[in-house]
Amino acid sequence: MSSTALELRHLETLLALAECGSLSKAAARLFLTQSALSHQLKALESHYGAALVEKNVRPLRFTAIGQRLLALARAVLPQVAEAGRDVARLAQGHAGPLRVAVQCHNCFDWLMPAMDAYRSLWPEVELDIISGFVVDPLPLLDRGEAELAIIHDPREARPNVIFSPLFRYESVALMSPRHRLAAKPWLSAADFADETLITYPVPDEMLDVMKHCLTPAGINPKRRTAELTVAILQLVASGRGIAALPSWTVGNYIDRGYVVSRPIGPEGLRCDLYAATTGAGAEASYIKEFIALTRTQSLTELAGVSAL
Amino acid sequence: MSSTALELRHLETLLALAECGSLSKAAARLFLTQSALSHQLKALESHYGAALVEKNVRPLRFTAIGQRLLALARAVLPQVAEAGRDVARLAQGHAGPLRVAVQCHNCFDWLMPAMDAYRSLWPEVELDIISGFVVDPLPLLDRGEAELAIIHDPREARPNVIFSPLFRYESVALMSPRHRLAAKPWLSAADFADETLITYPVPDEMLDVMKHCLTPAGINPKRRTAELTVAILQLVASGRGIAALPSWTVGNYIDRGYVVSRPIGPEGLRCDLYAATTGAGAEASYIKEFIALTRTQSLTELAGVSAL
DNA sequence: CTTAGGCTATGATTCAAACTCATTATCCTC
DNA sequence: GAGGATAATGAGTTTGAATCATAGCCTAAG
Repeated sequence: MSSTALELRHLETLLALAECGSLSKAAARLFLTQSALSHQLKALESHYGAALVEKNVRPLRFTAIGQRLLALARAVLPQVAEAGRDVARLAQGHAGPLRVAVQCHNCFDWLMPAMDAYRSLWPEVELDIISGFVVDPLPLLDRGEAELAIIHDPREARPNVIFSPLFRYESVALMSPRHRLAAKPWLSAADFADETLITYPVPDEMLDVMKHCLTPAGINPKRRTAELTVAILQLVASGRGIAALPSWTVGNYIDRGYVVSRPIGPEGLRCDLYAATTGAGAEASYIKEFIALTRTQSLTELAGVSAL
Repeated sequence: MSSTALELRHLETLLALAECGSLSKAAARLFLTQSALSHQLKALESHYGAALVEKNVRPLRFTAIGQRLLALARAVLPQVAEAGRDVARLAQGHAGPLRVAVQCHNCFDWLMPAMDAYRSLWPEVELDIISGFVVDPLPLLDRGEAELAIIHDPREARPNVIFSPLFRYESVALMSPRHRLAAKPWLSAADFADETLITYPVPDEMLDVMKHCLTPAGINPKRRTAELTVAILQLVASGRGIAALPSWTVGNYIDRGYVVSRPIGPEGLRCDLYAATTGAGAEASYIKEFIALTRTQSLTELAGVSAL
């Protein structure tokens, strides 16, 4: 009983637990270790003298008491967040423009809903996408032509650029259910050699499967390109070749049996996304909030995505 | 900028600041030092990069940002408190009876409103007052005839009794505005020697002015007794004698000029009130909450009362 | 039955936040 | 300009919230 009291930190934890369904996943989302959450939860439970969650069932289940506190978290945390935004607005006069440079086509799929959500919270921010599909958007930050860039690797530490992790996704190979490779549990680089690879019309460097798998293996399959994700999927479904896309883009098509997905490599091909800002941008809270929002929104909405 | 985030603790502080009007008073209420609040506030302000309060004016004033956070505190803390109560209810089955033993007549004046507030929060608790006006109510706790006692001194540490501070009040001397002693800025024990002292009909030990001032000085004035506070005040107003009552009981009568009040002794006569429970009772959260509620309610509602 | 893999628990340790203490500074009032 | 209340500051201490490394537990598969 007693000792340290309830704090907002605990409510954040409960919320993350509810959304992730396990201590370890929630820990990753909160940028903490699993051990930290275990200790924290134990302290809370001994504070109330009762269990808050049942952990021997997956996903973990909340007890009645846990549910009550979870309800509190759901009620209170949005209010706190809103107050935080209001304070940020009051503190730093007006917000500036927020131009987001994206590297890849895929990003549109998840960025759009996040941007809509953000716009309703920060109506006064001028939010734009810069979609030049440049290979390296970082110079845009240096030149002051963008405030934020979405990129794949926090490469060699630049002087004035700060990287914030967004999330990790898996690129999966897609093919017709009747495709000969559909019989394999996973695809190796060699499997692509004699196939037609269907991609966006961008340089190889910007294609996950090429950059991290085929190019290193010295394999360069035939190509066919399409601008839109749906067009690529149509081509795949009709057996014109195979594609490699993030797993979350294709949920519907798989459910309906139009295409099947297979991991690339025995472990699957994981890719990490980061947000890059200038040092100044990382200070501005309307930019910090954009990063936090896109991150949590993606983690909850996108299937097969995990925290970094 | 940045570093540690907002926590409920900070909201508690802001609320206390708003109610007390100064760092040091708020600190006393929160059982912290003035230094702690100063540091805490400074950390908060550097977190937001802006001032939250103007401290060079009394009572201190909130900035726009401070007001926004204060509004958050007012919105959020009650929700947290209610969740806490719900959890306590869920955790420990049903609440038991709560019999409060009071030592003094005065206590009724502030206890009644607090009890009303408590009843609406904990409807299932059977709340009663035991008003035997015993000199020492502690044995009632031992014998299990009361769960809580309101007493004046946390006397020699009993084995199984726990004391929680409630508040400090001032006992003031009351007399007709035309009384000869009304000319003095404060009254000494000797001033009482030739007066008629109007009191409740209880033993001397239970009268602040006797126990802490007159009896030690060997002075024992004539007496006249009345059961009700209003009756005492009527007698005083009509010049039948002087009385000594807690300062908060007499606000109206002084405002209307019926009576005047003077400190007893050069520093005034301060008395402390404590809640006493058994060890078991101190664990039960419906009892802890009763203590916390009466304390804060008294501190905010009663004039001239301060934290301990 | 055993083993492997995903989760969780635990104890030791580290580290920093938050508090207290003692003192100094500021401000208001007389 | 002295005195009293209030706040700020810096040093020092305590506390508790993390991490790390490791052990335990459960389920499912061989």
